[in-house]
Amino acid sequence: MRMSRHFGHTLREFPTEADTPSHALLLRGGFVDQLMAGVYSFLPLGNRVRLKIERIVREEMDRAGGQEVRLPALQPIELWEQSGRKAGMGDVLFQLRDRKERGLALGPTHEEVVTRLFKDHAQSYRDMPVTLYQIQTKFRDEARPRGGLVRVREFTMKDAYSFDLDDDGLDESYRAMFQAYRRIFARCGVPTLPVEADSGAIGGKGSQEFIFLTEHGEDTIVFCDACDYAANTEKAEFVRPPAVEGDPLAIEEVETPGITAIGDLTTFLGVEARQTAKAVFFMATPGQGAPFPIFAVVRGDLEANEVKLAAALGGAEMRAMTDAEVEAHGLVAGYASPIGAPEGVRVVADLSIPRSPNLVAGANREGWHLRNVNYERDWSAATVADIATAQAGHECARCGGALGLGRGIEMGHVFRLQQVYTAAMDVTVQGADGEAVRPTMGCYGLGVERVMSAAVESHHDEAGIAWPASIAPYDVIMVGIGLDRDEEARQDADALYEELQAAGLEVLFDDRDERPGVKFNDADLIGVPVRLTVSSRNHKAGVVEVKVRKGNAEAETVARAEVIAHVQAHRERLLSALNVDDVERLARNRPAERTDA
RNA sequence: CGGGGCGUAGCUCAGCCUGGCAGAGCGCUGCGUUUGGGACGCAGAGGCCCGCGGUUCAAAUCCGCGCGCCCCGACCA
Repeated sequence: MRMSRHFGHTLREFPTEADTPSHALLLRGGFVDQLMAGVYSFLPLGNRVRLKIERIVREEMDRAGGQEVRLPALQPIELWEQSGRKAGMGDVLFQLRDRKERGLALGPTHEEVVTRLFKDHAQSYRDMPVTLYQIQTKFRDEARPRGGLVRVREFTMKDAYSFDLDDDGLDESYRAMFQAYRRIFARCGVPTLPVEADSGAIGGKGSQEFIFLTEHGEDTIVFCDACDYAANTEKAEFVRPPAVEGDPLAIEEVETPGITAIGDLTTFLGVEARQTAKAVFFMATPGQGAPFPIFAVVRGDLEANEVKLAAALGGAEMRAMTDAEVEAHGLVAGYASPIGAPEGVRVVADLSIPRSPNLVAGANREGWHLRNVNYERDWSAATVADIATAQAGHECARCGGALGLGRGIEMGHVFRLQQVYTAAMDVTVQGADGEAVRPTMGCYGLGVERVMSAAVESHHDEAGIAWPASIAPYDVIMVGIGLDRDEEARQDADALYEELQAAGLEVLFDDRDERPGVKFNDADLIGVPVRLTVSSRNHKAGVVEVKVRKGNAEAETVARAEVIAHVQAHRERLLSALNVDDVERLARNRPAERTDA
């Protein structure tokens, strides 16, 4: 492409709406344009990057045995009612009506559609296992779009779905996808870490997220500094700090006027936070059925984790109780006690509670607490589970190392769905023995634009983007200088432009009538991996200057006849650096971005 | 949905407090000079000052109601 004909301009100043480097650079370089909150147009440069990422995703999906399909974005609402997710998705689901007033939805994901497709076309065990995938636009009416391309309302997602006869088969399909994901992120130059994750509203058991670590991330990740355990904080296991041991003592009431927070309580009574029990109230809404009140109890040195709590209750939707609800359920804010919790309120205790004797807890009476409350002797919970959040400094459950926290963005997520959807939509195939078998599913999502964003986030400098060679909009950029004053040099530049393309390279030729500084700066900003400088001066010397964008090494002077081989050698070297080992090492070795938030 | 910030030229912003001709820099167009890291001169084009209503002789400016965008939180397969 000749830049004089290229659509889209760079901006000299940073647009103010962007607050992350990736968003700012993509806007400034003319890759994307915002149409409204969470909705972007892709200009030619951005679109080329998107297509490159999609190509890598396709290659790896195909290599892993996936078959590409195309599923509709426009879907009948009944499908969502059938799976029971219409309510669970809530306002995130874009809904509309056709001219006949039929309810429709724009697909936020495609489990329902693909399960239906499978049901219509797979009849026996001979049709399995099978993994279907697609690269499609998804629509989600996010409560708050943010972070440029990170959380948007319309985006490109690769989603894959595996169908197996049993869980061993599912494990195999899952592993194949897991490996494909590692290869995809490595090839795209995006350092990601697989972490244990909650499976959330999508359902199923066992899932991992591929996390790109960045301070701008919206997820909190827990890492072990000794072993390779890493998990989303929504899921992370940890060893509770030890309790203050002692034989159970007699309960006593103690007056604590105006003392409702743990911090005040410990000061007032002269005890440690881990010698107290903290009560937090939630309303839980199960997939089917009415909301019910939850009385969650964690030790005072820990924080209750809503997502873990929801998981412990079988995937109910959780929200904090309003003050009115607290009162209506007979709970005394600040002084609630698990002993004699009101009728109908479900008590859920964290693992830390049963093993910690003589805790201070509320007395269910304004202005009073109880000392020496002991689990089992004095009260018990309907459920005891891991419902507390791991914090920096906690002990790793696997190896005893110290846990640290970091921020990250989810690039992809792989789930073992099992039979959640095949059961909801009553899918069976005929087994070898003639009996009906309920297939077990996996699903595997990946955000294309998020990968693009993360690639910029991890490959840029003060001058602009330095794209990984695999997904750069062009392989090489030719900067022409003074060509309009030297006809011979111009003809040679045109010839080189043709030769590079004939050699299979994607070339951007800056033939604009601009000053050299403008062209060099634009080349740095756009971030094409290899830059050639062709000028009157170089032409007379029979050379071309070659500069690699990444690392900003000095330009080399290369004989005109050897330029193409030289460019290809650089390209191959850059591509070979994008392997799983090297890129994952980068992901693991970024202490600067592990914040103890 | 709660809290905060902001809407003026393609971009970055001033003007608003204290009402009186709609501005600057960059970018864009033309001409000339220039030409190896964001040149210079001259001449231009470009605006529903987010929208609606109100106050006023007069509103970008004051008041009210909306809408939009960004950030924090809630939420987030």
